[in-house]
Amino acid sequence: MLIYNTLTRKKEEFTPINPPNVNMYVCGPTVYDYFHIGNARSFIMADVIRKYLEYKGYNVKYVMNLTDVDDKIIKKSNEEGVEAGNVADKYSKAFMDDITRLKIKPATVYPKATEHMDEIVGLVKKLEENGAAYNVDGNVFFNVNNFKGYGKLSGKKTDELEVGARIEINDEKENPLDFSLWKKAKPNEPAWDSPWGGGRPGWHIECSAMSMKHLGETIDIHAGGNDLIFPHHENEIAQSEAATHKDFVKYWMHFGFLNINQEKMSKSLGNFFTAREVLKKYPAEALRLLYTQTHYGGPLAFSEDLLASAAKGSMKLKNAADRMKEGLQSSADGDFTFDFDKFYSSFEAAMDDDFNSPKAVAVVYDFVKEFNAYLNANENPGKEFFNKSIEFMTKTADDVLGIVTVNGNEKVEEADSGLLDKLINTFIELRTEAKQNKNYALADSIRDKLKDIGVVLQDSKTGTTYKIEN
RNA sequence: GGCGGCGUGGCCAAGUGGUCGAAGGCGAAGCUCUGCAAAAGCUUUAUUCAUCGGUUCGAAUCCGAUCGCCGCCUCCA
Repeated sequence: MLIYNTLTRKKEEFTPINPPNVNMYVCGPTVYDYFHIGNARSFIMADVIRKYLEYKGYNVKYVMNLTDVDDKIIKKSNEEGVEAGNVADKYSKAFMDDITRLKIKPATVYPKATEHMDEIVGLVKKLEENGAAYNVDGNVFFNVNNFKGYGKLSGKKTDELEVGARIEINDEKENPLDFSLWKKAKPNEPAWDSPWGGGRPGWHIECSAMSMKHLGETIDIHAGGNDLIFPHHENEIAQSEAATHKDFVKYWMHFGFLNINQEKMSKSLGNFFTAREVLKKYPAEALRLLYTQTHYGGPLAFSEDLLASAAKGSMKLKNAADRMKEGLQSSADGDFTFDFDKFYSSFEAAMDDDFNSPKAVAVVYDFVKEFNAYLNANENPGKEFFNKSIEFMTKTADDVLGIVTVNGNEKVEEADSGLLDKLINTFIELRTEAKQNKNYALADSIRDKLKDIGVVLQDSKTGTTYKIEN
């Protein structure tokens, strides 16, 4: 299996440090607002990667941090006049809700910065003792010049950075590139005790501290958006490796941006849609199909038209899954000759090549096509054929890619004891009678009126079924 | 200025030296089904890979130049 490693800028054979265990860390959200569909791209693609590793039999420990103390949270709490902790709680919960609706499997742990102050302070202390950091009146900075590997991830050279930098002038820093490990508390800011006085962690240090605590000093995979390469991930490497003198991460993976109107979607530009607003109109499967149809590392130009196309594409998969389930119900035992292995190996070959999900998606569609062809050509393929088909769809398209939900209830929910279902079927029966009496005006009227309220009738050889449109 | 990425059919997008006379999705057209539709299924849909040169027996794939687009270097997935 190959993974593109940002550190070496090459595809490398994936060999976990301690197989079959894989330790994976993904930079999570700062919980000060709802996340947008650009952020969702990273979360979804990280989810696909994690799930494929699990598909391959790895035991994945997946950690995603929640940054619950930071400038933006403090700003929001001042604006709204509520405690910073309340802001963080509110959006942490919202994050969990949205993640669930996006069919993202929960992380093994969601560590929070505020719950790891001991580890963070301990790490900063260690860096200070090492001579890798210095304290100026309660602000602790990392000394970039003392870390020889600085720039190895981003390919930046410190001297060039200094020249062209637009870095904020801070007289306390020995070098403009030095970054905060510990920030001295200002009035009305949340603060924690430390050897340097009251304060809070710098932006980068929490990820190092929590990654080490939950996954160890050297981990297999660390992933995040492209924009985190510099300075965030570069700084994480510096502070972690200066403390442990070990490699911090074996494989660095980065996700491409979601662009809209030729620009990166971002909060500051205001050109974003939140995941929750998009989910009101489109199913998670549609968004996941749109994302998995593009390689995770490249840019993706978003538009609603594209999402609408993906929604149609995911329906095709859903129809096939439904056909499989119906086939299973109605068929007897029987023999079949159908090469499932061929599709599994194509799927794996695609995903083994740096998680080539677009190719993997194509394999799923090829499978669906062949499934349909086989079904059209064979009267009774037998239960086992349908079982195996459902299994394929479940393992690949549902469990790994999340572009279809094989066992979702597409009919009316149980909540009303099936009353609505019976009601609609009553109308269908009335229409069928009208058709038998050649009263097409009435039949069409029933069909049109149901459509007006979002119930679409579908005639076929075996009878009439319905679909609820949202 | 430094560093990185991108340019493939109407739209999106894989492919990075021969099996490409280029996957897959959406769209479009035709067919099957139907009382008519819709839905569903089937079939068809790129002599061509931004442009121009070069390397090679052979290039969308390698090299060079040109044009266009995006990102990072400052908070950002």
